[in-house]
Order: sequence, then C-alpha cells, then structure tokens
Amino acid sequence: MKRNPTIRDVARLAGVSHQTVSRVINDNERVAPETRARIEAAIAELGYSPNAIARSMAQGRTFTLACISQNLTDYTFASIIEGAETEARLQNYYLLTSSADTAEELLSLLEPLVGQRRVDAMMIVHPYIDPHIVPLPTTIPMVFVGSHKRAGSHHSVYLDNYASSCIATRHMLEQGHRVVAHITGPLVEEAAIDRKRGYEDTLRAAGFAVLEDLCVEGDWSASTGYTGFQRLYAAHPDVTAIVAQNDRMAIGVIRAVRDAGLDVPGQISVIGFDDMPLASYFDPPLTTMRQDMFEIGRTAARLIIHAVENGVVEQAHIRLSPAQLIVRNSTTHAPRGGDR
Amino acid sequence: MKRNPTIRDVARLAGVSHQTVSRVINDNERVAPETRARIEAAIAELGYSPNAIARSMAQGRTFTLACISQNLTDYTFASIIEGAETEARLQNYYLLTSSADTAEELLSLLEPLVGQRRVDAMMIVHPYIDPHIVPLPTTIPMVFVGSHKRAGSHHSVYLDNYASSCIATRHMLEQGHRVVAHITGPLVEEAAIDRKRGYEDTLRAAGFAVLEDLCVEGDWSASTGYTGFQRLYAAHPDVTAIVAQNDRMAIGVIRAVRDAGLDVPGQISVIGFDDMPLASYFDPPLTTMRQDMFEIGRTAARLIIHAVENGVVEQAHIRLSPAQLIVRNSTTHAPRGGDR
DNA sequence: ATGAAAGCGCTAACAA
DNA sequence: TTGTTAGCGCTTTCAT
Repeated sequence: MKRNPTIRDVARLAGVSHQTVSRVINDNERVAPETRARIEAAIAELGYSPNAIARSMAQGRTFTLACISQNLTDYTFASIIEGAETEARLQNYYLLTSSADTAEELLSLLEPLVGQRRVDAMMIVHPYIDPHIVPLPTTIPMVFVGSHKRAGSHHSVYLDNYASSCIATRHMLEQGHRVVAHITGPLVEEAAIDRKRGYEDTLRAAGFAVLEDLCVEGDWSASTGYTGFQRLYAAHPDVTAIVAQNDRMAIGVIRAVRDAGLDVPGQISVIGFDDMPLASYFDPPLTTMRQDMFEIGRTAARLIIHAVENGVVEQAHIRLSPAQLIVRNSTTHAPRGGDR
Repeated sequence: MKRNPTIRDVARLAGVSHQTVSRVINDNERVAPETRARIEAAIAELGYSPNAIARSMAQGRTFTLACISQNLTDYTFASIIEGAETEARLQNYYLLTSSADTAEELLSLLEPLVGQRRVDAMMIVHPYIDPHIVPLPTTIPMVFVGSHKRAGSHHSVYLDNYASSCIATRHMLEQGHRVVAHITGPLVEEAAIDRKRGYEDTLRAAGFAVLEDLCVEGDWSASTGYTGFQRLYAAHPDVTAIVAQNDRMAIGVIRAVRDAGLDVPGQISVIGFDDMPLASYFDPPLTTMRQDMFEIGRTAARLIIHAVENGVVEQAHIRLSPAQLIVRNSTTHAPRGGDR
C-alpha cells in the first residue's frame, strides 16, 4: 500500500517546484503554458489529486457547511436540505448534516462543528431555537432557515407565512364561508405565529370577528388536527371551514370530520399548507398552500456561502414570496343554510 | 479579531510543552495529575478547543463519512440517513451528505469526496448503481445500504426483502384470496427482484400458478400503482388482492380500484411496504410491511466505522430481519363468490 | 512523565 | 514566470 502522491511528487516528476504545481491546481496563477502542460501530464501520470484536508489546513477554510435540522425525515426539512446541498455543491462546498431535535442537542453540536472548526458556516433548519437558551457562536456566519427575527447577528431566509395564510383564509372567505376556524402549529414557532396573524387579519379585514375558540393550537401532527377539530366543532357546530397550518393536521381534521358524521368538503372545507407528497392522493385530494422549500434551502446556501467568501457582517434577512394556492377537492363553497 | 488559541498557547500558559497538552486532549496518555490539572485550567482559561482539521491532517483521518443517497426527501432514504447520522455521532463521526440521482452524478462526487480525501468511508444509499458503469474506488471502505450482491469489495446492509414479501403474500393467501396480483418496483433494483421472488415462491408453495400478467412493473410512484391496477384488472377481472411493493404504489392502486367502481377492501385487498408516515391516515388505513430503515442506517454506519477503525478487508454483508406486517383496513378476507 | 524534532500536504509571502 | 522559505495546528517518534 503506497501512499498517495503529493504535490511534491508531481513537482519532481515535472521538474519544477511544488509551488508551481500548486499554481496549476489552483489554475488562477500565470504559469507558462508548456510548464503547465508538463505538470498536467505529471498529474495525470501519477493520478494525483489534491488533499482537501491539507488545503483546508493551509487556507484556514474547509469548504464545508454545517446543516442542522430538527430532523431529516420531515418532508419540508428534507427539501430544504436538498436545496441547500444542491446549491452548495454547485459552488464546491459540501454539507455536514446533523439532526438536533432539542436545543440541548443543537448545543452539543456547536463544539465539534464550530468550536473545532470543522465548518465555515452553519445553516439552522429548526423552527424553534430560543436564542436565550442556545447561545449561538458568532465566529462563523450562521443562517436561520424558515424563521426570522432572531436575536444576535444571524442571517435568515424564510417564507412569507403571513401572506400565505392570508391567501388561504381569503380562499375560504371567497367561497362564502362565514365561520372559518384555524388550527395552528406550536405558537412558539414564528411560522405558526405569522400564519395565525394572517388568518386573523384577513378575517378582520373582511369584517368578521376573531373568536378565541375558533382557533386551536396543534403541534403539526395529524392527531392534533384530529383532536383540534373535535374541540372546534364542540364549541362551534356551525363551523364550515378549517384552515390548518400544515397538511398533516389537515389530514387529521378530515378524519375527525368524517368520524363526526360530516362530509368534506360538502359540509366542511379544509385547507392545509405544504403540498406534501401524495397530498393529491388523499381522500379527498387536499387543497393546500404549496411551499417551495427547495428554493428556500438553495437561497440560504447561496447567502451563507456569499457571507463566507466576502466576510459579510451585516445580517441579511430574506423573505421569499408566499406559498401558492393549490385548489383540489377538500374545499368548496360554503353549504347553504339549509344544508345543515 | 484575534486568532484562535492553539495547543502552544495552552502549553505556554501552563508552562509545559505543547506535546503534553496534546496528551491531555487525547486523554489516553499518562500525564501527572497535577500537570493535567494545570493544563486543563489553561484550556478553560483560553477557551481552547482543538482544531479538527489539523488533527485530520496529522492523523490522516477525517472522522467524516460520506453518505450519498438517490435523494434526501424520500422517507425511506431520509430515515436511513438519520439512522446513520445518529450512530455516527455517537462515535464522534460526522456525515457529509449528498444526493445523486444518477450514476453520473454519483461518479462526479467520487473525486471530491474520495479522491481528495474528504472522508474516511462512504455509504451509498442508492437502490440501483451498476458497478460496471460506476467504477467505485476501493481506497476507502464502502457500504451499500439497501442492496446486496455488489461486485467488488464493498460491504452491504440490506433488508430481507424476500422474506418480507413472503409474509405479505401469505397474508393475502391466509385471508382466502386466490387471485393475488403483484406490482413491483423497477426490476433492475434488487429489492424489487427479491420481493417479486418472494411473491412468486409463496404462491407456488401454496399450490397456485404464477401468472405472467398478474404481475406488473412499476417505478415506486403512486401513478404507476394506478395504471398498474388498471392493466391488472383488465387482464384479470377476478383479482381480489394486490401486493404492491411500496405504499405509494398501494395508494395509487386504491385510487384506481375506486375509480373502477370497486371497494377496498370489500372487493379488492391491498397491501403496501414501508409504513410511511400517515399510512394510517389514508382511506382506508393502509395495511403494510413496516421497515425499520433507521436501524438499517444505523447498522451501516456501525459497520463502516468499524471497518475504518480496524482496517477490515473482508466484506461484510448484513441482512436484517424482515419487515413487520402491520394489519390495518386495506386488506380483509376474500369476497365470497357471490359478492361479485 | 515530559520534551524536542520532524512531518502531515498544502498555501502564502516574498525573492529571484 | 518560477523558486524558496515559512508556516497552518496538530500527532508521531524518539529521547530524556
């Protein structure tokens, strides 16, 4: 087992100094064409390829980005990561991916990744990290993906959740619904808060009262959609439309509606957010707000790489355009008074 | 902006040589307790943490694993990666994650990751990589996750797809179904081939003929499940059970069954594979073979780390126990003759 | 138990 | 245009 050829092996074979070889592999420098040719031949002959670790060592940069998300399996997170990875690779960066469910877990990743300088920058794909209990380092650029208004000097890229929610709510109103309920994600998360505001403001703007018990808090799971509807329905048997803050909860709502002996969308219209895979295969096919998470990830990677390469100090906060309404069959016009 | 403290800064402060500091941070060596205490105090005072890149440089190891999967968003792939990441982190390794849809893309990742020695080992989570068109390096340990029988000296970790498929098929037979059809994944993938064999052998073992046109090939997508059922039903209107090789195709089948004016499970029973999220929220809740992909990922990471640390040469091929039958409401006993 | 010297493979800064 | 000299921050080897 012979060791890998180094820059000096190439230099020796080509009869030049190792520095000239370095110039060739970093191709920007001016090297005499024939010298270059000789060196390239030597590189090919030896099957040389530069050692990334040694480069990192010499340059003090790793060309590696940390991407920490709450988990890797949620479709929305996975899409963000995939977008980020795609963009990173285009720019010759690589992604060190980790999941951190809790703030403590995230905290424990900071030392090996940032402290030990494994990465040049970090992307955090976690909807709720309290900056008070997670003191984030400021030694490298950091971007929050999917949330904003962070304390400290961190970048962020997020969706216009407020506007998306307005669109979803307005969709219900336009169909003639008068009693429109709402099921939110955890109200510690900004996305959930923003969507709730969008829902409320849209109702008010249309001249409707915002009733306390017409909004319940869920945790994004189908089962809280289920129980959420039960509570809603108990308090407001006259409800005809539900705006759920994600598709999973919407699915739970639909199940609960059926179990209550009602029809979707005949008696109750339901809209979700995400347009998750197979949303169109549910029964009924789900009306939803499609989110371009891939693009969010891409944008975040682009932003953070730019920050790394240009030593940017001012924080950027990029808000992407709202989700897109995909009308399928879980929403329809409000039932007439007589229908119930 | 002052630079990070190094091992020498610590040494100076503690009044020892940098080598002694190195011994302390690698704690295995014997260092006098009081020297150690002094050094630890210095480390704390300076906020020193070792530079991972420099360590990699000196040791010729990166403690980083590449994990390349066909994509990051499929639930099964994402679960594998999450399992691998969990195990890796336990052992102080990190995962460089990339997606490569095609063999060419995978090929293009080999140079930066393996050639430039960014990683110590590689996990390939891709159901179909032809070893002939993708000449994989043998310089570092490599494990195929989810498939077996690879050419070359690579490890593999995979599920007992054959046995799982037998269980699924037998489930139908036990319910009295006599005409059991099958929808496969792409038959270039080993998982699909193995499951098909399991289906066929189970039928034969029970004394049934294996009919050509009772098996159609899909591509894992819901839409091929849909069209698959249409073809099956056209050829065999007497079919009463469908074993689909994944949940998405099963969902497509159910949609097609309904569109044909038939009932699931009243007239046609359907079983899938995966137990994907919300499988229980489909209508009807899906009977399926649950796969522990997380465990597969975990096992693969454990295997490959072991190979890295022990310089293992002989290839391991680990077959994990079959998937678990989860009976929900998309399967039931075969309809009596009169029902149709 | 501790230290000195060398080197991992590259880039940076300067000199020729 | 090319070469020389120093590191980057650590581990390894060999002395002491």
